[in-house]
Amino acid sequence: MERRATLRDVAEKAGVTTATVSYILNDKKNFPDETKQRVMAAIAELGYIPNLSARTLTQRSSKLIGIVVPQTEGSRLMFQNNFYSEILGSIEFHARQNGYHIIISATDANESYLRLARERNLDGIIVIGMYPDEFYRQMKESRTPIVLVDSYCNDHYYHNIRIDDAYGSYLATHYVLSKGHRNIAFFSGQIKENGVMKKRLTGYRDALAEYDVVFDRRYVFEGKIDYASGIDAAERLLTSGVPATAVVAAADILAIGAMKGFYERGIRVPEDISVMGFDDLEISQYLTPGLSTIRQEISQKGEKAVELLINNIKEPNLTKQEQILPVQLVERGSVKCIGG
Amino acid sequence: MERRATLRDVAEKAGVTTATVSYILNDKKNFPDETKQRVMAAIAELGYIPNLSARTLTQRSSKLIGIVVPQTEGSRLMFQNNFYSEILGSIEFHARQNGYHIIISATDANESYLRLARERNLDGIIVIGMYPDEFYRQMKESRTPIVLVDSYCNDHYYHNIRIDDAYGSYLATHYVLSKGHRNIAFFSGQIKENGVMKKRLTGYRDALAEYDVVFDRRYVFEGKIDYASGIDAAERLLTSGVPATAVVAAADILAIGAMKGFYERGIRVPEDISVMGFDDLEISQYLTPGLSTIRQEISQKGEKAVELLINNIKEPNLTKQEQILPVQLVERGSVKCIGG
DNA sequence: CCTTATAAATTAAGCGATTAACCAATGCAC
DNA sequence: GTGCATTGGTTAATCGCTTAATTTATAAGG
Repeated sequence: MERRATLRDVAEKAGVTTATVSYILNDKKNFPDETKQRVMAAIAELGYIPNLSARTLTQRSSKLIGIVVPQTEGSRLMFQNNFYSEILGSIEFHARQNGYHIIISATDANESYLRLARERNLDGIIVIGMYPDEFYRQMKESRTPIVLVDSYCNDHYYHNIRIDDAYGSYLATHYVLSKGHRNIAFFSGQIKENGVMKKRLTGYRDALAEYDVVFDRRYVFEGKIDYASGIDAAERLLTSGVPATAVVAAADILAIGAMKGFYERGIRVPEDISVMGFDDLEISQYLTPGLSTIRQEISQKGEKAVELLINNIKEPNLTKQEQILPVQLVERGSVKCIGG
Repeated sequence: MERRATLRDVAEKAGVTTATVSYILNDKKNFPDETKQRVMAAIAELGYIPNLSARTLTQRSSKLIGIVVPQTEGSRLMFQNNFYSEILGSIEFHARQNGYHIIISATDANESYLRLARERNLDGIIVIGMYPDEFYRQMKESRTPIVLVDSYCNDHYYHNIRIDDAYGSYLATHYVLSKGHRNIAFFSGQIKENGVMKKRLTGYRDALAEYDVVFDRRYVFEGKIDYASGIDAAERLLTSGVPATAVVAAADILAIGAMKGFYERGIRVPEDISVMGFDDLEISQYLTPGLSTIRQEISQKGEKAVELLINNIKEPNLTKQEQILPVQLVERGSVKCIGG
């Protein structure tokens, strides 16, 4: 079992020292072409591949980016939620384009994430979603560039990438109102704990106000953010006696669950009730009826997050930034026109 | 900007040498409790966290597992396909339970994956899906434990985890036949290039044979494996003039697309045509109608893959194994009973 | 011819762990 | 008192790569 080739082997074969090989490999000093070629030939011949652990040790940079995703409570399947899947894909792609690899860990114990950052010498971290305040306080200690995606933590230590949730939700609700609906339910995650949900509720209220519809708490149905909770909310709505003709869901995944819940109870979408989503998951366009929703460029979010993070890695004193990405209404078949 | 604490710092603070600290940390020699406590106290006080790059360098083990997922052609969003998302989540969870982190890379150039394995000193690799023969030939060179998931590569170098695709497809088709259908279309990915699809076609044919239905190539609609191809297949079926009363799809994602395609053309599921899926994605139960399908325990696949891989890491001479996980019919509303 | 600058490469000290080999002190048997 | 284990550590080399400092040779300038 022969050893893997090391820098030293390359150096010997090329008749130079390891320093020379290292400089040439990292393009750091100007060596004559002849020498470069000799070294390159040796590398090729030996099939030499650098050992990044060794490099990390001297350079304190691992070319590794950590991704924090929420661990769906109790569940091991944090990737199940499509929203996270899509953004992860985008992050992986762009990170790789820039010579970084990603390490994903759904650790929910805060300390252990900090630990990961240190023990693996992560160059940066992208945090997706909202976490308890304590988390943000701890993560600062890692002294690592960090970009928050979809978070409303306003600690100035962090960069932020998000969409204008309030506006998106306003757009959604406004659209439904424009279709003649006045009794509009709002399905969402826990509003108190989730800044995104809070903003989306705000947008909903703003649109209502614009149409002089008084906001009514009984039209708001909170729960978790998954399909099952969408079904559940639909059932709660139906048994509540609230005379809604439409629902604005704060997430496609809720809207999809709701559609299922309504159908199970014999209520048709959009004939009997209209449903509006938010996110535009890939699946949304393939439902029947297609889900009208607010589109956010999920993959763009990933791209921007990586871009910003890498800028910060290269320029540690980069001033903290906040980027708000655009949203857009997409009309499909789940919202019906009613009334005059 | 004070340095991070190193082993040496801990050693000094505890009044011992680095060797002692290292031994204690790794529980390798028996030291008196008094010493252990002194060292532990120093570690706690300094907030010491070991540097895994350094450890990797000496031990040649990174506690890192690489995951290879197919890169959806041209697309950056390999995670979009739910099937991969779910299995990734499961792998991440179980890897973490065992003290490993995962590194995900959708690299499709083969050489670069081999490179990743070496430069990061990966302890093992889990490969999901099918790849060109060349890929398998190259990966062997990494000399790393590798577990193949859902692959029909029968190179004896690799472990294999999969389901009995032929049987699952047989079950699906048999079920549809038992509901009275005799003209059953088959929607699938490229059969030539994809072992899984090949097996699923086999199961379809076996079931037909059991019911004395002659296999007819015109009933087979191949394409890519995504929603859009499902729609496309549905349209092709409708314009082909083939009088199918049901379709067995080789993947839920195709079935879902097909349902959409049918509805768009005014063909109702299951009233006008029945649709049977395969995989049981999370979304499948939330469709209307719910998609009848073949359930495979995706998360179990991930768990088994990790388990097997780690066994192989610990026991490099472990004999190569093949594990076939069970499948199960799940009846929902997308297949209707017809005829007598 | 001497000085100085430049080019080409080397030397050697780390980076932060691990670990085989070694050592000193103590206890115990005979 | 001598020999031999055992206990409780230490020494120092090593993993593979990077890089500041240095050396040597060559060229250019005056």
